[in-house]
Parts: sequence; C-alpha cells; structure tokens
Amino acid sequence: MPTPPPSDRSGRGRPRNPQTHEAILGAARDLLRSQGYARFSIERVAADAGVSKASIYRRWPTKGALLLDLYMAGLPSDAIAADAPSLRDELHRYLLATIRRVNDEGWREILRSLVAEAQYDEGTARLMQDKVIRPRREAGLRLLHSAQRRKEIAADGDLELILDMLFGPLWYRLLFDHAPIDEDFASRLLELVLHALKSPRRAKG
Amino acid sequence: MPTPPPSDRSGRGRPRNPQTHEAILGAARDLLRSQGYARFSIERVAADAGVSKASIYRRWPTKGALLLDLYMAGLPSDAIAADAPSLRDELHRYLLATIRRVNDEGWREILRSLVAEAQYDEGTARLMQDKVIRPRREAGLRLLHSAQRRKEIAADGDLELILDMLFGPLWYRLLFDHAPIDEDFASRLLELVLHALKSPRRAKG
Amino acid sequence: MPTPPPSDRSGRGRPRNPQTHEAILGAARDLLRSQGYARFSIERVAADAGVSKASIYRRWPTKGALLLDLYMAGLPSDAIAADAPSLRDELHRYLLATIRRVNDEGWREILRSLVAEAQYDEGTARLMQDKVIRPRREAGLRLLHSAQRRKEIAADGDLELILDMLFGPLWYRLLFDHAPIDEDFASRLLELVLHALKSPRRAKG
Amino acid sequence: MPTPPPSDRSGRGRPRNPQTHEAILGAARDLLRSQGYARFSIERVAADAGVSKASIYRRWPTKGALLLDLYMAGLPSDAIAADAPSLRDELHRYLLATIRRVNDEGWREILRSLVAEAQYDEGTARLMQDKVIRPRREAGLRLLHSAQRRKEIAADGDLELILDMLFGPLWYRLLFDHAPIDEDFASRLLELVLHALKSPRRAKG
DNA sequence: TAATAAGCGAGACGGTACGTCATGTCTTACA
DNA sequence: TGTAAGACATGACGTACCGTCTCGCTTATTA
Repeated sequence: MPTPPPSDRSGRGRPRNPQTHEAILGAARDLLRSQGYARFSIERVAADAGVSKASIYRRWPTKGALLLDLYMAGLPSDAIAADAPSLRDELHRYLLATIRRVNDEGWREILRSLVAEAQYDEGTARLMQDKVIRPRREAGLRLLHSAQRRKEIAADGDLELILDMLFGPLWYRLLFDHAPIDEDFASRLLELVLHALKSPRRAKG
Repeated sequence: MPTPPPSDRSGRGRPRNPQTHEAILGAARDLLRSQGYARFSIERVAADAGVSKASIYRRWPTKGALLLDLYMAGLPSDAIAADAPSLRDELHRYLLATIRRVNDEGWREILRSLVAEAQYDEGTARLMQDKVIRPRREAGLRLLHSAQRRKEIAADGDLELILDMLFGPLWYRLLFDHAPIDEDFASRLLELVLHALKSPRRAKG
Repeated sequence: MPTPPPSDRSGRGRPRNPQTHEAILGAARDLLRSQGYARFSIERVAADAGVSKASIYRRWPTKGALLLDLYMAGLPSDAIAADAPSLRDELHRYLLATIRRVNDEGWREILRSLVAEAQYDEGTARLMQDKVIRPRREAGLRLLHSAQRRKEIAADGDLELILDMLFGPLWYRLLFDHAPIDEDFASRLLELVLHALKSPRRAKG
Repeated sequence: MPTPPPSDRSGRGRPRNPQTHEAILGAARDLLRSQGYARFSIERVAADAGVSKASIYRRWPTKGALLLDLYMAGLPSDAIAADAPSLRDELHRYLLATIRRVNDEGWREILRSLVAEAQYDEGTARLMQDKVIRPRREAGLRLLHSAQRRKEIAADGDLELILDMLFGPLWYRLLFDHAPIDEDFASRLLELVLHALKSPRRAKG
C-alpha cells in the first residue's frame, strides 16, 4: 500500500477520483520512461494524463513528492527482511531483486530523478531521506543485528559503515553508469560485504 | 590553471576580457555557495557577474560545463598518486584531503550540482564521466596496480569493485547526508578497503 | 506619435523589433474587436501576434497599459483645438469626430475595456485619468477660456460643470447603450451646452 | 424587499436557508468595501460567508447578478417620485440622496463593479439596463412629464437628452473620479438642468 | 410514515489566465 | 571581427478563479 490518497477531513466533499490519481502516476511514469527527467514537467504530466495541473498540485506539493510516489508505487515487498534465517541468502535475494529493478529503464530514471530533485529541493531531500534512504538502512541494520544475535557474524562490526559499503556502490554505479549493475557485481559485492564483517573493528578515532 | 580561456581562432577580433572569465567563475561560485543549486541559473550568474548571458555561453556550452570548470578550478593536485610508496599512506592522505574539501559548503554544492545536472543533461553526464569519475578511478587503479607489483596486495583482487567500495560510500554520504564524512569515517573506510583486498576473489558468474 | 517604444539605457543591446510592437497592437486590436473584452487576455494576444508573453510584458506592465496604447494609437489629431475661431464650430467638429469613432465597434470596445480595467486596476485608473480624461478636459477648458476672452461666452460660467455636461452624456451612452450616439444627439447636446453657457452662475454653496 | 429568494418549483424539497442568503450578501458587501472589485471573487465570497460556491450559484447565475442584488438591497425608496409637486424640489432631493449614497465607499464600489462587470458580461449589461438605468430614467421621465402637465416646464423639451444631462455627469464623476460629487456639484447641476429645460428645442436632424 | 426533492458545505475537477523566470538564440552597437 | 547588452520565442513555474460536479448529509412536502 504505497500512498493512500490522503484526504484531510474524513468523508467531506467530493471524493477524489482514483482514476485521476492513477492517470497522473501512469502518465508520469510513461513520460519519465520515454523522455527522461529532462523533459519531465508537471505541465506535461497534466497534459498527458488529461488532468488539470491543479489536480496534480492538490495531491503532490512538489515534483519531488510525485516522483517519490512513483518510487513507492513501484516498490514491491522485496525490502530487506530483518528476520530472514540467513544473512547471506537474504542479502543475495535483496541484491538480485534490486539489480532487476535497477536495470529497468523506467525505474532507473525514477531513482536518478529523485536524486537530482533532492539536490535542489530541500523538501524532496527530506522525503528521500525518510522514505528511501533511512528505511533501507534500518531494515539492513535489523537484519545485521539479528545475524549478530545468531552469531552468524561478529558482535562488534561497524554496521553503519557496512551499510554504506552495501548501498554506496549501488548508487555510485547507478548515477554515474561507469559499470553495469549485474549479477556478477551483486555476487562480488556480497562477498566483499560479508568478508568485511569479519574485519576486526578498529578503535575509534 | 585548469581551464585556460580558450579562444578558437587565435588573434582575430576583439580579445576576450580575462576579467570577464574570472567574474563569471567568481559569481558562479558565490551564487552556488550562498544560494545553492536551486537558485543557480545562467541568468543569475550573468547578472551577478555584470556580464551578458552570451558571454557565458560563448565560453561554456552548458550549465554543466561551467559547473565542471568550477570543479576543475578548485581541484588542487591532491589526486591519488600512482607512484606513492605506500598504498595505505597514499589512500589515507587522499581520503583526508577529500574529506576536507567535501566539508566545505561551496565545494559540496559544486559536486551535488554536477550530479544533479548530469542526471538530465547527457553532455554533462559525459563530461562528468570523463573529468571526474574516470580520472579518479584510473589514478586509483594505477595505485593499486603498483601496490600489486610491490606485492603489497594480492595480484588477483577485484580492483574495480574495490574502487566502487572506496568512492561509492563517499558519494553516498555526500548526496544523501545521512551521516558525516569525517576522519573517523575515512579511517574505517580505509581499513575496510584494505581488508577487502585480502578477500579471496570469487570465480566469476 | 502615440507611444514611443521606451528603452531605458540608450543604444545598448539588441533594439526592440518594431514589427513585434506592431504585431502586438494589431493582434490586441483584432482580438478586442472580434471577441470583446471578455475574451481579451495577454495570453491570447501573445498567441495571436505570434509573440512571447514576455515581449508584451517588456513593453506594457499591465493589460490596462496595453489597452491605453491601443487608444493612443487610434487617436488622430482631432482633439479639441484651443485656438479655434468659433466655439460652436469647434465643439461641433469635435463631437462629430467623436461620434464617428465611437460608432466603430473596435474603438467602442477599447473605451469600454479601459473603463472596466480602470475599475480594478489602480494603475490603469491613474493612466486613464492622465491620458484620457484630463487631456480632453484641459483642451476643452482652454477652448472655453479663449471663447471667454473673445467674449463669445460669459466670463463667469461654471466651466468645469460645462465639461461634465459635455463629456458625461457621451460616456453614459457609450457605457450603457441605452440610446444611440449619433449626429442628432451631437447637435442637441451641443445646443444644450451652449445654452447652459448662458445660464447665470449661481452663488457657491 | 428587493430580491425574494426565488425557488422555481413551489414547496418541494428543503427550503433555502435565509441566513445563507444574508451571509452571502453580507460577505460580498464587506469584501467589496474592504478590498474593492479587484479582489472580489465568488471564491472569496463563499469562503468569507462560510458557504459553498454552489450555494451562491444556486441563487445568482453570475457575479453581475450578485452585484446587482447588492445594489438592490442597498436601494432605499429614494427613487425619483413621479408625482412630486415640485420638479426642482424633487430633483434636489433626489440628487442629495444620490450624493450621500455615492460618497459611501461601499456603495461606490458596488456601482463601479457593476459597470466593470457589465462591460464583459452581456447578461450583466442587460440586467444593469433593466434594473438600474431604465428605471431611473423612466421615473425621471414621468416626473418631467408631470411637470409638463403642470406647465412647470415647456411641453417641447428634449427630455431624453435632459436625462442624459442629469445622470451622465454623475456617472462620469463616479467612474473617473476627476472631481468630487458633493452638494455644490448637485446644486449647480440642478440649475443647469432646469435652465436647459428652457432651451428652445431644435428641429431634429 | 415513508418516499421524494431540494438545500447545504466540502471539495474535486478540467479549464484558462495570470505574471515570473530560465533557456538558448539572435541582432545590433561598440571596441 | 569579436564582445556585450538585451530582445526574442519557447515553455514551465505555481497560483487563483471559473463554473460544474459529486458526496453525504439535513430538512421539508407530499403520497
């Protein structure tokens, strides 16, 4: 359930047309996929969806918020599961799912757009933080903690850094496109992450 | 002197005013630092520099090219040195220099802006690739190779992935700001990278 | 010379295209004539003239200012001449000219639009005062004064009121359309005005 | 009782709430007085009255109709009385009453708004004609006729023009604000009108 | 006493226009 | 002949109203 059309006061007034909602998201998604972020504008989305601009602004205050809902709507339930029995298997599953999604041009464009938008809209940056970055990290952290409890990994690992090491390279390749994000990359990255979990933790400072 | 004011045909016509060049770069830098990428526009830069827009377009074909020159102008010679005697020392030195720069608000804004711009301008993406991403990776690669030759590290490491692991987390923290990029982060990241170099390389696929 | 295209700083930069100027005025005039004030918008004028909105706003700050230039451009030199030899003849000539113009649908629409616009834009109200109302009254006043000097009329007439009596009924019929503004009306109005000039001036208060 | 809330089909359905009616008129009046015609919108009136837009449109088909009701509601019984014993006294009374009303900012704004609205809404123009312009003229005409019957004035005066001369200057000063509408103006205008009634009627054409 | 018919506030909806801003190109005068 | 100012077409921005339309109620009248 990604984004329930949020009406402030309960059943007052004419209810929002869910088709309008879908038409906007659909048009936005198509536009992004076909033309890229450069040609993505509220104006075009409204025209393509056969909807007034006001109907978009009524639902999403900024372009970033709309992009984020595109992201949320496309998110299946393949987030990292904290209670998975095996750390390796769960991370592997997660990486494969991520790779599949990230190699879809539409999805890739959504992520790139969100990053771009977050660089100049403070609100989008916050949203991105709250809805994309932090949730993934928290799920990852829970998974690592449960692996620690199971003694699958050492208790003293630098987990925050491990997460940077897991997600950082993904974003890095996604944004700069210097190398493919494929299964081979996933496997090697996984091994490195797991190996890193065996690294002795250095004293702080 | 990263970018010499390039005049196409040599001594023909009115010579470019080097002050104009500097005024533009200066105004761009100030604007970026004070207002951020959101308020950064060729229009504003021209106005602030007291220069016509055409004078900017004559020198830089796109906003991204201008941003990139801002980046180049600010780049001292602290790139990774391929011939450094110690891998650890050289990487440490590089990371500390990077951290210092990246914590300057102006510089940070330049990098964020470049990333944003690269997401919708194909040309900027290429420039970014050629002038920022690849050079750093190549220098890193040369350093790693020389360390291999010195047997400081194993000969069969997955060096590309090592570089993702070195640069990825830096960009990740820079763009999403979920955690500081400080000396502690640098040290820990360095240890992880060095530790990873000891990881046995998995068979491909 | 109704409205010289005003450029602030002298000959710097690309000069304004006089054809653009004319295209805007032409499109505005046509639109007003064909669709009336109700459908008159800067948006439409720009589209019809094949010109950008900015090019209109560069020249005229408000819709009212544009309308006023339409008025000015259409104004021939048939204003009241202060030095005419005969009051009756000059007023008659002026009234006939006015009638002719006012019975042109385009011109009528310009005047109605100006009145409407002046009711909600303070600036247009002032412009209208300065460029339409006052000049006509001042010319009328000068004519009446010169008639007084010639002893064509009494020296103690209530000239301001005479002017209200001359112009008031014209606007009244123009705006509310309850009766035609034709030559008969002009002649009768003229007689009444001239007759009124013979009225003994009442003591004030 | 100027405008009885008109329900089409007799007593079917829930009767209209008279408080809603009053709230709308009140809010409209206040808004007009405080912000002027420029900021007068159905949207604002509805919001200020705490009423839905539909409730306004149910009662008044256009903005002009609402404005006209504001006018009607404010109209006391000081219209010109056809059967007054003295033309001069009745006109004087009428002018003084008019002056008083017209110098009230709220009332002035209603009249200006009606004029503006009538310039682009055909329906409002007709309403204005039927409810404002013609009634006043007809009452004036009846008064003049009865004065003729009493031989107070000549039988062959150009009465239509006399009415233009009476009302025209009032609207003219009201709309363009070039001079005050005060008691002095009223007295002088009255004298001129009465004087004009003694003017020999010119042959037509 | 139930059905029916309107009234009502809230608010969604497709439109249209507003006035501003930025883009990248162009035209002219000036050096 | 190149530089510089600024006009230009294009097109997006976010806001405000327009008049219409649901929606879930409430309030009368009529059957």
